[in-house]
Amino acid sequence: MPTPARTSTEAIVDAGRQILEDRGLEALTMQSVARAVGVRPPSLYKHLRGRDDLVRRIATRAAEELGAHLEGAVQGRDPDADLAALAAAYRSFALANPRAYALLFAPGPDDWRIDAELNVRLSTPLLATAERLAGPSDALSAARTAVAWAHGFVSMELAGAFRLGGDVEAAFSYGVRRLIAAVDARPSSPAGI
Amino acid sequence: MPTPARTSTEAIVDAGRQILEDRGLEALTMQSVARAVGVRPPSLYKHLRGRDDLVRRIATRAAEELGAHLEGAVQGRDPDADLAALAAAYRSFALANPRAYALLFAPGPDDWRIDAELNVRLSTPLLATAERLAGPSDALSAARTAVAWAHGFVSMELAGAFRLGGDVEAAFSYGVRRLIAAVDARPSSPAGI
DNA sequence: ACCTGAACACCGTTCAAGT
DNA sequence: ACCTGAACACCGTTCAAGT
Repeated sequence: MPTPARTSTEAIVDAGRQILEDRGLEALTMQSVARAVGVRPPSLYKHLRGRDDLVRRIATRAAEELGAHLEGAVQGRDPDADLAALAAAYRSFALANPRAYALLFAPGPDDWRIDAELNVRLSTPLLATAERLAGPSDALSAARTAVAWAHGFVSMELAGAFRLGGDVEAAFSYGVRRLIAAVDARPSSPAGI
Repeated sequence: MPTPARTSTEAIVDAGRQILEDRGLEALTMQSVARAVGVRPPSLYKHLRGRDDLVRRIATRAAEELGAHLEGAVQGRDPDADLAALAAAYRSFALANPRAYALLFAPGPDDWRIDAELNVRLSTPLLATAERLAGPSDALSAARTAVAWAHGFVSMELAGAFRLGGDVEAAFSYGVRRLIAAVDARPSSPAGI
């Protein structure tokens, strides 16, 4: 006789993400998640393929949120202002969701990787802005330069890797400014005069 | 009665690093390492505090090698050539030692982090080059911009995160060129003329 | 002084049995 | 159709006992 589900994939992923952010990836066990949603560990396998599947779903949800966050940041006027806004939005998301963010580029099992379609969505706002700033032929390289810098900066910041003192905030705004100038190839830009 | 050691910390770290690079962090277990050096798992605790300690020692050794690699890359003539050489050396080390490299900025337990002194040594070649290129007041921010970009680029490359096609090699050399121009503040540089 | 088997507390996962 | 206890194969780690 059918019995109603006592939990759901949605609730499981929510609980898992909370545990991840609160206590770290090590603490994200099938036991801790099961306890959080009020079932026994074996029941989780009716909703997920296993722990790797859970981690991938958490990463996917975080990537979707980051995508929406980035889409909300572009205004569509000055591409240099848009690139600065994208960088700030990127960093603010990472600082607000450090452990879920770390999952996005984690060198984990392939099962953790977000799918190609979502990757495209994640790239689109930056790629469009980079094209307006650097021109069509350099758009992809410019976007890669920008995202590499942004990801490197926030992942080092989150890892506590800026350990020589100084002002990390200042280094971020310095980086944004220099990066924008570096990829700006518009005829009207200072470098072109 | 004392019995001679059948293995050594050195041999254990060597074996651990090999396993890490060959089969990944998951496969780096006390059992696999013990088997590789020819003892039983409990014996490892006479040489290490535990698995976290082993991982930290592997990361430390990799960081020392990376430091030497970077020190060997600077020529001390043109700072722009030095920065390009540092970027290339950084990337070549990461591509040759992907899993050990990933450990360096991994968001793992604090026990994994390399010590402050080694961090200074790791930073020195870049910081000196950045100072010659960007001037004393911007040296730290310029160095952070450069290392953020380099780390972000190689970690995304290693994670397989550049998935939109195009030429990753071209994106790297584009990034190096633009980054150098961006932080170059020398009076004789084009931007200053 | 180092190595070992046995033991402990934990993991992820499977599966037959319950409702 | 979902949930559960019991079981299995693994893990890191501890410790008394061996040499």
